[in-house]
Amino acid sequence: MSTPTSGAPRRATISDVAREAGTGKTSISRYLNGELSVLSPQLRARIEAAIERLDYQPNQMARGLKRGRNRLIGMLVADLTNPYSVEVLQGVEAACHALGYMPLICHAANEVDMERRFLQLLTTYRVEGVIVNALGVSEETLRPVGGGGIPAVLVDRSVDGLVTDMVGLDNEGATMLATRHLVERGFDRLWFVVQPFEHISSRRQREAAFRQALKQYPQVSGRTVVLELGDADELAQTLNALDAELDAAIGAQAPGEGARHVALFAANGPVALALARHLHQRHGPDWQKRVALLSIDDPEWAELAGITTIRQPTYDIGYRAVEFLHQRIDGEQSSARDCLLPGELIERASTAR
Amino acid sequence: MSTPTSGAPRRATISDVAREAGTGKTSISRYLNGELSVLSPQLRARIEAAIERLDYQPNQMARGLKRGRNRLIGMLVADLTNPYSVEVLQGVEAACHALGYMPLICHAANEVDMERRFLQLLTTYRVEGVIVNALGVSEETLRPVGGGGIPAVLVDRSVDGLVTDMVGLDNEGATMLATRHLVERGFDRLWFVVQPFEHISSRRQREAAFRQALKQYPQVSGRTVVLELGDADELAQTLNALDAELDAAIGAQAPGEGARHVALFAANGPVALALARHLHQRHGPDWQKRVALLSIDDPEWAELAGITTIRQPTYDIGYRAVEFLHQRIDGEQSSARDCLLPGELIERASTAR
DNA sequence: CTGTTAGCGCGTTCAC
DNA sequence: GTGAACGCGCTAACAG
Repeated sequence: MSTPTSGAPRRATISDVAREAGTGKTSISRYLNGELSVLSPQLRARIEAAIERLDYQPNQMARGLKRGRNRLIGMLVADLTNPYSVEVLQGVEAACHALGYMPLICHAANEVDMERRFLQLLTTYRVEGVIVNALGVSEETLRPVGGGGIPAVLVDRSVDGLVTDMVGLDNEGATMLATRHLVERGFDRLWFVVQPFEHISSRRQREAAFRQALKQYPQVSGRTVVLELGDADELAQTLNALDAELDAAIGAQAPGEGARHVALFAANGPVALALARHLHQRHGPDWQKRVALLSIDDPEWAELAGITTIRQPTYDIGYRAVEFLHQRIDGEQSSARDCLLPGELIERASTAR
Repeated sequence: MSTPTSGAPRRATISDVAREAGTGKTSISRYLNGELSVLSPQLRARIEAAIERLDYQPNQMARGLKRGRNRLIGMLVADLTNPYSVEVLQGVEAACHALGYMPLICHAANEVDMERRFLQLLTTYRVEGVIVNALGVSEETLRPVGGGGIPAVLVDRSVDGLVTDMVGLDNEGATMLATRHLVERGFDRLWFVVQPFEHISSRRQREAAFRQALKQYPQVSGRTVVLELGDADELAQTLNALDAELDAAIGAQAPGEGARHVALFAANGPVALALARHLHQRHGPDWQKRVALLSIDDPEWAELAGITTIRQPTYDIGYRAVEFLHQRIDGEQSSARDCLLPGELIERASTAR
């Protein structure tokens, strides 16, 4: 019995169903589209039976081709390894579900040319819109998308020269909140640690906000440390250098436990993890007695390690992004909007005195 | 400047290009499909120019409709929150990239009916194959997929009554490896902690392998503890009960630091995290002095916390899955294959004496 | 209420 | 070499 052509017994088409139900394709189509009030109960029953019998499932591709809309939206994620992204994704999925879209998730794995390829691929599949959280896309790359092309909304970061909706964290507020917390807890040497930030607006904003915040506290000193997570060698080198400086800074103070004066302020989760791993490895489980750590982003391990964090409203960010996109797809013409959501301080042992 | 989001200027079609190049659609199509040897260099140049000018991008949907193949494969993931899944995904993506597929990633967020919906959706989009890592799909749900339907390959777990290719961890070997390690380190009270395992083959196998392994070591006692991570209340309750028993077990021994006799063996990363969080919260940063922890899966935080783990060859698992699928799509008729990859022991402080 | 007709954008014979 | 015509599965007028 095994048909040599194996696999596909070629799925039933709308014509098959029509024939099986003894009617025309139109009626089937109408049935599928919920125009049931226009069908005689009798015909309707026959159609249902036929569909059931043939296990018919409409071909979305063909449907989209005809209609001009396929209900697909693209979601470009720079790094799924980052819990932040996954959380945003969950919001995106929920919203898609609610609004009837199917998200096409593309994971660029932190590679710029992958991002470009995916964007082009999405375009090729005629997605109705795109949600972008990328690290290297330039205005030019996004041109076919944002401007006169398909609607796009940016997540977490904006792109220079590109005017589109954006939704993300209120970086300024979050940074202020964190800085104030550290100062209030008595830390007076703050090191803001961040990945190269020239090209990522959110990082840039956080760094700027940090320096801005410091102006309010003349008694505390602050500096920015740049950490390149991509290159393992370079990372190790930077961390070692950082360590030496940290030793110096700490050594200059009272060695007692209650005397921690310096706090590391990680610009995001990955940075915090890199720092924590390094410090743990170098100073053992008690590393937190030497230096405080606070991070924007609230990954699962933060609670385990007792790290104070600024939790982002990730789910909402994703949800709002889809809502924005949906409006654009529906023809919304207003000028580009920004949606900045507030972060929440989760206080834990790492910054306690 | 900038029209806000002017409605789609309707993308150029193949006909547009043909007209622009002063030729017929056929030639364009040939050009696109690389049959360049059949085109006069002159025509070819005109086509290239036209495509460039119109920024033409072939419509994959239409293409797929006609060809019968759209190069789409579905990837159903039960839980993207689990780093394991993301790592597998990276392997899948790499393989897809290499083999020319576009993975349609569906995240079921641990909801069984979502899985069913997605599977149906994928079918509707006529994906050429599916990679499934789900938790609740039954043989029936997968029927249209595995058997006479589109090719499928299972990841990490198999489904009762469904014969398809599967790739995952060598659970037996990994569990043996871990158990032996614990015993060799001198632990003689082993608690295997696992989520409800009746319906998940990999968990079932690990639990069985654990009990099997114990038979080799008459001097050590072992038991299985079931942890339901889904329900927060129930989880807390179980953990508290577990704690009490742990107190008893530990109290019965010498309280000295070097005398740890009981080890927790987490069946996977999420379980390990739940355990670690709870113990940390209850006993503070020094919780590891009371009890050892070892886990299958090697999430990022494991190093930070100094947890000994069995790392799964996640990337390879994903990669192999796509390769299997590719062969099936290409008509491979052999009977269902299993690919069991070995785990690797990563020894860290948590199990040191 | 229902069937007929004409494409959606593209690939593919099959003639020229 | 090149292009016209047909059809993939489906929807949208347009009749009946």
